[in-house]
Amino acid sequence: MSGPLVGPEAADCTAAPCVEDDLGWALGVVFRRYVKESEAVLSDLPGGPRGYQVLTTAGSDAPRRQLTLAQQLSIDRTVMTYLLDDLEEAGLVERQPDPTDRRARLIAVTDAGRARIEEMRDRLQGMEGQVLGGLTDSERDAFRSLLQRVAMQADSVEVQSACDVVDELQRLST
Amino acid sequence: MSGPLVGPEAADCTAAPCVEDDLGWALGVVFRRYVKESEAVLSDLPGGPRGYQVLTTAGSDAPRRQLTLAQQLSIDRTVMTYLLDDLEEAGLVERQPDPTDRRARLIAVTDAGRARIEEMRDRLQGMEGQVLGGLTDSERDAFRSLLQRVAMQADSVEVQSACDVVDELQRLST
DNA sequence: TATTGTTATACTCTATAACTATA
DNA sequence: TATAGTTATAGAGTATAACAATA
Repeated sequence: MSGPLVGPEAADCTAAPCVEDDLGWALGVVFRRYVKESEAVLSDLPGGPRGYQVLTTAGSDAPRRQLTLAQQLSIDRTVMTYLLDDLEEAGLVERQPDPTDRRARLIAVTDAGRARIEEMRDRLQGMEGQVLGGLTDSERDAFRSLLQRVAMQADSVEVQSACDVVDELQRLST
Repeated sequence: MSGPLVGPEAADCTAAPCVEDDLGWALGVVFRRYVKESEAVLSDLPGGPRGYQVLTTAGSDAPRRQLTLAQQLSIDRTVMTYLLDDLEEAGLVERQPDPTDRRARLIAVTDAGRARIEEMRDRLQGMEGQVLGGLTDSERDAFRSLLQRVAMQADSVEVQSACDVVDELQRLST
């Protein structure tokens, strides 16, 4: 074969349909790129990108149970145990006893955890700017907005026990 | 079930920032949902969603080598062997000898393979309509277009690094 | 000696099940 | 009996290395 291995044939999907037109392909490429970059940015955070999600979600509201947290993020409860072990050892979260149920633990973010969240958020914003580098500012806003709406709907399908999550949050807030 | 599935917890990120605002979270949710749905839709296709990508890419142009195909789709060459084994056994692709290099095999899609592509594409379109269900027609077009542009750039970064490797090897060999 | 494709091995996740302490 | 959290085990998926044929 003549010519470079990967090269100028990148995007000539004019005649026959090709993979660049595929929604699944595009999602996979963007998702893998984002994961790779965020793993680099968050390499010194216990749990990496998923640890960041746990940290931000746990800090976004009043302390809630491990299982609630796991369901909100679609993380298996056995995995949540390991993630929280590492985050707690790093002093970023605390497991507190639930006064209403001695089996359960409430997850609270420490001051150090909140400081770390801010630090990581700044780093991520710079990284995201690079990933969305081909879009103008208004296009980035539009893309974020549309993606968020698709995600909200997908998440409502994904979380089978959304009702339980709602009940849990309402119970804790009263 | 004690209440509506999609409820009031959907979006109250007004005060503190929460995970729904996170680009990584949204990408992950949408990607997982898409993978799950497409695995169901393509369950009877060897290799599932990845087999579909191999099939469409191999069929989009003249037959090319396994390694080229693998690099274009960011699939490990050892995995490509298994995928092609299954696709060939199902009669969807053929391994042809490369007249210019007896080590290499050119991957050609059979007529049955092309028919299968069309069938699967129709199924996928219906599924994608559900995943993007919350958007209007024009919003879906906008989302696809923006996502594709982000993906093309992200892919060029991956490909670029691959080219760097090639260039590096060529530089060292001269 | 380097490269294509294959095969075999090791490692990393994740899912599953079992166990405790509570309810 | 069922549930929250933990621990242990098994499976799937992936990466790594070794191999044969060819360049």
